[in-house]
Amino acid sequence: MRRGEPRSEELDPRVARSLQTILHAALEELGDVGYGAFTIESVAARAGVGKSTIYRHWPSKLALIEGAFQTLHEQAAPDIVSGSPRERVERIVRHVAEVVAGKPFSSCIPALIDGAERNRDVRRFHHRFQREARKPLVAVIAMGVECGDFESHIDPELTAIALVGAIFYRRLMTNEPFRPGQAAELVATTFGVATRSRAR
Amino acid sequence: MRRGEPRSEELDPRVARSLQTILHAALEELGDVGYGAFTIESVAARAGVGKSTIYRHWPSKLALIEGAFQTLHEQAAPDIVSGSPRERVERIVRHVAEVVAGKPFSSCIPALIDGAERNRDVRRFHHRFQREARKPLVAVIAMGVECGDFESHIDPELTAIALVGAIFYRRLMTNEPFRPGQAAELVATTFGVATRSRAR
DNA sequence: TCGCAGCGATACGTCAACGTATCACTGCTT
DNA sequence: AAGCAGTGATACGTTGACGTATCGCTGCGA
Repeated sequence: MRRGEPRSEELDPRVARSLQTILHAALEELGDVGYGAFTIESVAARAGVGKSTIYRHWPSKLALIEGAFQTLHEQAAPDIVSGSPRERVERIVRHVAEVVAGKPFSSCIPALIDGAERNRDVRRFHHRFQREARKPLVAVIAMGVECGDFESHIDPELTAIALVGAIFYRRLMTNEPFRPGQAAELVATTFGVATRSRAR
Repeated sequence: MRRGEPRSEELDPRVARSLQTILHAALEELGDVGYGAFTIESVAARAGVGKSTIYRHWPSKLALIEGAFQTLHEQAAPDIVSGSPRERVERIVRHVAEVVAGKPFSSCIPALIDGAERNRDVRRFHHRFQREARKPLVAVIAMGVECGDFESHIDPELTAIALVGAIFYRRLMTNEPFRPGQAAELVATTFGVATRSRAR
């Protein structure tokens, strides 16, 4: 083996179990202590696993950290095909707010940001992850502009960033995290005007 | 002494010099290695100072970290009294973008976020700092709403957060940081319509 | 000009984590 | 049923940081 990624090939069940347990513990550890203070020994203790088992599967501490961040991928996608563009935007914004507020992602955001600042591979992963997550929102806004639901002069990418930026800002820079229930309010405030101007 | 805050009282010049040198080095170190990997010995080396000198002024590593973050305060404020509300908002947004992109604040943002997540005092400082920084923007937007320049239904606080949130989001979650020159574009996209609807 | 407070340097003991090695044991695969 | 690959435990040497202590040196204030 000697590769961090869990191979989907047939695998000794003991190995599969180890990998999953360790990655789960590593993600928790990252959320708890952050990127800089992350230690392999804590992960081993948390996972109830020997240090050697970790070193058997990942060549170094950094590789394990990267592996742990990879496990952040699994998230159900919201419905983005039904309803008006405005409704779809609200639904996506609510979904982002839920992910940002929920486990395991929420507690890892600071570690992810700090990790991205220190390590190039973490950074690449982090930025790509965010770009992918933003994509449906940008697409729906662009569609809304095209079909005249939103003002033609707005920039879909920039609007999307203002929306999700507000959610992350509240999580990271204030002690009043954004609640998913406020999604409609955020959309209304941020570019509700554009919708109203059509309804007039 | 034994207190981290630089007293404005009369002070042995050697002490004053030490404090300033050490705090400056500590801030650089935080920007470079982050909160979790911050070490006193590195700060001493970077400052060209004995370890003992640091321990003479701060009781522990954490106290020094807090002291270092305190030094982030100094920033010139933008002009917020002349021009239309719309112009003032643009000026403030541009100023925030400059601070977020400039030294020494920019490189400390990830460390600050991570530090805030791990330590209660850092968190309090961080949130208060952000709240203060947001205040003029919220006030100007509220004024614009009151005097009819902006749509009456927008929430000044939420709008302000969408604006600065976009700037921080670009800094932390993408590899295309927000450039101060895009301030007008951001304002136009986010609530340009509100201004236009009045001009109609 | 004198004396001392603050200085940088350095050494010290402690601890924790890194990454390696070894070793029975156990539960897969065949 | 056999045997081996993967396991947890444990010990090891190394490194680096914590925080303390001690030491001459120096530049500030009286």
